[in-house]
Amino acid sequence: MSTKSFYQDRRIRKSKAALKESLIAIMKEKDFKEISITDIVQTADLNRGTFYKHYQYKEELLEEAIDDVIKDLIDSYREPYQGVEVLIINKLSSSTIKIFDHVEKYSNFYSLLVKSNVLFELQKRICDELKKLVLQDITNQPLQHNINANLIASYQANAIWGMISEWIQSEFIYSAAYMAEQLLAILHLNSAKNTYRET
Amino acid sequence: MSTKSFYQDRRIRKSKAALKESLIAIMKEKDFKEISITDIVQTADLNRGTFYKHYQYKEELLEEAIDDVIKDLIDSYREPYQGVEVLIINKLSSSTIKIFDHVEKYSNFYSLLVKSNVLFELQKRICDELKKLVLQDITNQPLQHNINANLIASYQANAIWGMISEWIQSEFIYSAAYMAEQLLAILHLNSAKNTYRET
DNA sequence: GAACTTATTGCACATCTGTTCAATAGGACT
DNA sequence: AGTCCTATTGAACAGATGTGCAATAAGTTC
Repeated sequence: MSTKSFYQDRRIRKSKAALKESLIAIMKEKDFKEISITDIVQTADLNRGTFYKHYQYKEELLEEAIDDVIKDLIDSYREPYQGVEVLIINKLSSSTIKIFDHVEKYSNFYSLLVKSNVLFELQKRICDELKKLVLQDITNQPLQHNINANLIASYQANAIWGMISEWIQSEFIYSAAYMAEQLLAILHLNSAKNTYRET
Repeated sequence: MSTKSFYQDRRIRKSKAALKESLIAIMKEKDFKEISITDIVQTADLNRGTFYKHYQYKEELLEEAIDDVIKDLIDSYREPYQGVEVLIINKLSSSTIKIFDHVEKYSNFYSLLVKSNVLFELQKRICDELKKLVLQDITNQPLQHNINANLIASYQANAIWGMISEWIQSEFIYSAAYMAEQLLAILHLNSAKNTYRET
């Protein structure tokens, strides 16, 4: 095995990279739905046939650009998980703290997506991934009160995304640390309310 | 004021209704991004110019179709709010119970949107609306612990949407009552965990 | 380096898109 | 009823779209 034969052909890599880069550049000026394939290949200085060789819709191209970001998100979530055996609330918070760091790292890309209306693709995929991760936590620590695992996983995944999306739309006026602090405060607030109610 | 002059011209109403109906019908067979304006006007039996007279993109047409659903959502949320002066957790839960009823009522439409990739528009608008409603609750009842109102509002809005979206993707195998019950259980679970941790 | 493989190119094509225009039909108001 | 107003229509247009194909350039493998 002399060469990197399991990698893609260098021409493909270059073409795809140029297409992604062009799409992202154009998205800074135009709304996604107004961007044409011709726009993309002209900016990338490629033939239109090259685009259609690899993708069918511009949506597919964007998905691929998102893939790298999602990979980093998952890494960020998993990082603080090193054989910790504490309560779920602590796991959740320490994990999500790292996620806020990840979002801050890609804040340009996230802002771009939120501004354009393609947010949905990102949103859906992020929540799906977060849900999977939360589900893994839950299966290790069985649930009380007949809680539906899928529902609580979606609940928590989307709740966190809600804070993230709020943060992005505020143009990142808060620090990642503040975001993490706020998440903890919200969780404790729920506890306080419920405790108050039950006395 | 003899006639309904504040209503739209009957021709416009008919054209728009036909376009919306056609779009929704086509969406049951095709992916949204593959639907052309020509598809829509042919199904609606209208001239292409008529579409462009009222809309610029098919996305706008869909947005308008969503508007009716959003209106009902807001009504559903507000309905159980009749001068109740209880704790936030009770307000939240009784309100969201009505929201589950609303989603069940429009389950066909919701399923359609979730299946197609236009979910984002619905998702964004629903979360925006829920957030506004939660914010109104919060301002009436000042926050402890320096909680950021926008963040907790987005947190809760998206958390609830997470459950809703999970429900839709399960093809509504649960009843609305079960969904409401689950929300309460999740909130109590948070309380239990935190209480346990603080002792 | 030579032989093999395949991505990219440029061109051509039918179809679709978004827009204009004058003509007509339909609705609003007195 | 009649008058005014404007939504809809059909046709026509330049430009964009998605798809082929043979020629060429570039990468891979030995």
